[in-house]
Amino acid sequence: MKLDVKTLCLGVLTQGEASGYDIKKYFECTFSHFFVAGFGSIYPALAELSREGLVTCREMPQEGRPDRKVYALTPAGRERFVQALRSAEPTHKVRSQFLVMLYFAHLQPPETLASVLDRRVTEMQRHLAAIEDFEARGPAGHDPAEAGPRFCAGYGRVMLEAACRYIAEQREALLAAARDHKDSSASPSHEG
Amino acid sequence: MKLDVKTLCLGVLTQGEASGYDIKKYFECTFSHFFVAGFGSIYPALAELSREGLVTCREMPQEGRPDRKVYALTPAGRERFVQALRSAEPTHKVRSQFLVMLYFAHLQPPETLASVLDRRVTEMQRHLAAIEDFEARGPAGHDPAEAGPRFCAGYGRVMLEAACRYIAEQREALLAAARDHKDSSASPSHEG
DNA sequence: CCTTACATGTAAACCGTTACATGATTGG
DNA sequence: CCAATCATGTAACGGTTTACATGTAAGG
Repeated sequence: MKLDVKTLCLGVLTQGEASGYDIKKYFECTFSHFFVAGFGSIYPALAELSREGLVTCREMPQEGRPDRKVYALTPAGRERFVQALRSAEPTHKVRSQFLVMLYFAHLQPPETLASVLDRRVTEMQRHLAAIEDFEARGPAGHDPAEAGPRFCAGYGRVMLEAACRYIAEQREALLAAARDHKDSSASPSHEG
Repeated sequence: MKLDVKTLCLGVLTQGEASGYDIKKYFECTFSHFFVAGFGSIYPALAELSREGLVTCREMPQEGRPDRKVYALTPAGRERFVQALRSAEPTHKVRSQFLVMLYFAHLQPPETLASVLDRRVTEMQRHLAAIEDFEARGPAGHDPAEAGPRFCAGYGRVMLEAACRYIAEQREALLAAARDHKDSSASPSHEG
């Protein structure tokens, strides 16, 4: 089975009741380094889960904004999620425009390259800070149900650390090569 | 602009002429850890690029199999690719069912978890071997046009190494937590 | 005053994956 | 004999992203 947004919504609801808006925040805070979902996929997913009887929905009337719809997992929903977990393939897919841009480093000016590297590092450091925050919030918890989230946070952290380290190490060599290449393509007749 | 399969085909063709089949192999060998594409997206992409005049196509008649169609970049195609590179956002997206499964470790039996970890490590080691092969093939090349590919290969290598190391370190603790959790959920009345 | 947070939803566009269709040759 | 490699393509399906639609309240 496939672990898509619909299925992941069930997963989030194993942690307790939540609205679509809450679920979006949960995705952002805890899944952001391995699973992304927007409102455009979460809201329709919840509506369908409701139709299928895998979640229930209570409407909480509010003033000045749309009624808050609080979803809760049904036993059937819980079972469906556990079954999906068991039968899923442990895939891990990356799609990186960042690495594509670096692969073709020789087709870009060194300044662009430097900016690309710096922007990426900045983003990774923000991300790293968020993960360290998360890890600091629950340091001594030996609740077995927290082992998974801690493992995933740690995984994200070591990946980001390794990536930052690698970029810091390679940055100068890469930019130097780009500068060399620019020189040789700008005035090839001077060589030889 | 977006670096999709169509655009990446232009990128591959900056390295020289190739058929759709060749391009697929190129994706597998050199992009596989940050960009995946199948025949179902490559063939239609090449057809459209041809219609747009960004590539040309020579048909090489063959016996016993479909004519080999060899594509080559036009100046317009090269320009389009360079422009796409410049204007692209350096995104880096991960979608990992593997990490989702580990996040919800407490909802699965320890044996399943162990199998998931082992399968992933095995795949990463295969991948790692492929990258080390690639790096060994062109060790002393100081051609600036090879700096990008080397950077990307190295990036993939350090990511895989860090992931394998982390999993090896955490494996036992994670499985122990899963076993504890199973015990406590199987016989909660024994506790307290 | 402007931006962010709160709060939900629809519809279309876009892209990619998967399955289907065809078929010879080579190596284990 | 079976699997893999070579070689191209279409069509349907599935899933996500993006844009649109609406509106209040709090904080900088």
